[in-house]
Amino acid sequence: MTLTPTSPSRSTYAEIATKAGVSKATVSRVLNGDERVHPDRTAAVIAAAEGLGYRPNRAARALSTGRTGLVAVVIDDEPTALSDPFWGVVLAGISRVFLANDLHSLLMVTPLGSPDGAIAHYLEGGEVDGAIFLQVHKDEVIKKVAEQGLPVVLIGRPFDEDSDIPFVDNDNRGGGLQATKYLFDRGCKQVATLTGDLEATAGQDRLAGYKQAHIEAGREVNNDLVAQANWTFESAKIMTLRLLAKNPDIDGIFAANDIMAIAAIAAIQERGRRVPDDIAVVGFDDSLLSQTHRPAITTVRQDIIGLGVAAAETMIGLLQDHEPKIDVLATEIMIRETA
Amino acid sequence: MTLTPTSPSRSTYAEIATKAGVSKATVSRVLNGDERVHPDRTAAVIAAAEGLGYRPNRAARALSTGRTGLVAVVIDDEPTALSDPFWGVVLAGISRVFLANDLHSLLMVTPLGSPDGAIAHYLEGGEVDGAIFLQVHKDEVIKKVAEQGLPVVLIGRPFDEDSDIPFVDNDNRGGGLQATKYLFDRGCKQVATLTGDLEATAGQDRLAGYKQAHIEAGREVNNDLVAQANWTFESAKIMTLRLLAKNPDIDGIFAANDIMAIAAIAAIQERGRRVPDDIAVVGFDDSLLSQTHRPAITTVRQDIIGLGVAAAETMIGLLQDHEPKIDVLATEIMIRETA
DNA sequence: TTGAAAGCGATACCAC
DNA sequence: GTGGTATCGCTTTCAA
Repeated sequence: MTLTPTSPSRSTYAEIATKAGVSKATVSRVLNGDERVHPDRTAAVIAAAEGLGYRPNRAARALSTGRTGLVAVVIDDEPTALSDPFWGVVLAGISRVFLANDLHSLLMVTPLGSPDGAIAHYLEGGEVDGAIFLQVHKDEVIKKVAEQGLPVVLIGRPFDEDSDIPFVDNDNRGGGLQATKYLFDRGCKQVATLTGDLEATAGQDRLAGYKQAHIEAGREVNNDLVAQANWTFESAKIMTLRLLAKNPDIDGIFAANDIMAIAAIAAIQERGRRVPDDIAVVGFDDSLLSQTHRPAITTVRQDIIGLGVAAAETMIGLLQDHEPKIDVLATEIMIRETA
Repeated sequence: MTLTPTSPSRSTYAEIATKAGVSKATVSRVLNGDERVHPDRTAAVIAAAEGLGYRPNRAARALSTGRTGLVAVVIDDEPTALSDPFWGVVLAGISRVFLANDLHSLLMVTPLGSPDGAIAHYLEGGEVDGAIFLQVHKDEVIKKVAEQGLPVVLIGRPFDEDSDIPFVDNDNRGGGLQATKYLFDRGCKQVATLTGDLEATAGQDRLAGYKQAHIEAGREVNNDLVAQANWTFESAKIMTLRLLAKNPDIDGIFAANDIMAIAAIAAIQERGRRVPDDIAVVGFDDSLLSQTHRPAITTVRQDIIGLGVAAAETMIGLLQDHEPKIDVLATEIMIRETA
């Protein structure tokens, strides 16, 4: 591939130096905020730079400092991944923080398959200062990259409990707790749950919250009421029908996402029962679906943009050698019509 | 902000040159595919490079060539923008093509408000080789940037008819035609439409397709059947109720997106009529909603990932000084339950 | 066909 | 405080 250069010819330190009557070194000092330069010269340099419409050359700086100002944002390229509106919002959060800090996000949508895939290779190549991983399923690659010394932040609690890679996540457990407790408070006696994929930590954590609500309420978890689904409409509908058949006295369902809540409602109505009068349903995500569906879904809201913001801030911290903090963002219950 | 460098120390041309017993210049030639180097030396250089696990330094190359290998992907930072799953998929398409061509996408989610905002400034700064704009509402910035000589590709037909900025888009007009024609073919006599926001070219084009279907079928467009909505559930529901009240003999509705199709169905059912038996409904987007909604929505499918791919390919073409092609991607009708 | 050497633009060390 | 200068890694004349 032969590419021709774009050349919006810009000014350089040399020109500023000449115009301001100082050396390149002084220009550098002023432009990097060195306090020790004489005020007069500082002013002269600034004036010259502005007069020339100076814009720094990132490549030159990167070559000189070894830092690129670029952070990779990696998302696994599964068919479903980026079509989940969730990720777009997370990206917005990341981008917003980075832009304000003179960093840039390099978006890489790619299969994270093998640890020695192109990405690992690339990330280790020093072309970026750090990497944020969305949608963590392939711990291998990430571990490999992190071990190479590249600052890494995960979005979503990693699988590996004793991984020491910093991450940010929504409080999935707290959300599950909130939803289930809300159903209890509403007077439900028999609350079932439709779990997400339990291979995902979000699925695990939401279920853990459901269980914790029982403990806090002094109730026993009845395993017959825990239906393992996998985030999809189909799985949830089947499991709900099964739940209803086996446990006719169910009066509440906590679905680990909104799509499954919708499926549950469909199943409940097919069986001739009413939502929320006979059975109350709470979803998770506060997705667009939950708002437009009739009846509108009561659901757990996550601070999605906050996830991106937190991840970006954590990355900036890492780049400044701060201790990484692990952020878990609070959820909020959105009460609508189904519970 | 003080940042410490990450330093995965890598090998350079100098080392390869020494190891292969040639000069740096020859290393450069070989690694850039210059045919004129003697096969033996070529082999030696390649062997040395592999042996050292050589990875090129993008910054150095950029400094030398004036090209960064980076393309900005800019999306307007409106609350709703990135939460539309559409964009995530487009990004995936772009990223995929770029990664395969050794280019990278710099994601910038930012308000495109004023032409002299930070972004325009940044894009003109020569930090990227080109820019792809998603969600075009603010022609000003884009025009400004393009005039500076930066290669620009738009996703979505621009407002300005005589703009000569290359773009890629779905065939919104063709999709509207397809949907309406399908309703006619199905036997509908009175087909109404719920338009999107007519400030957006997608909204305009889908409506134009609806009208064209009438022309092709030798029918008159009845303006009473054209209800101007704005993509939202609420607007569509109100407009549908109004349509039904005014035109009791409506037997088909083309909604310019799936959410509005769902709203139309809700309204129709509220009025005690059946879908599709009394009134057939076709949506647009083939969104997740259209699949999970009951009844499942018959809708127009767009090649969304194809949009991203086409945009990326067009950009690559521009960077190689090819004539830009304007891509309009075909749509396909997905027949489900509502029509 | 190959090598030497001069940049690209910014940084940072070393003198003064 | 300030200036000179080597340096980062790669590309690209220019000679040979």
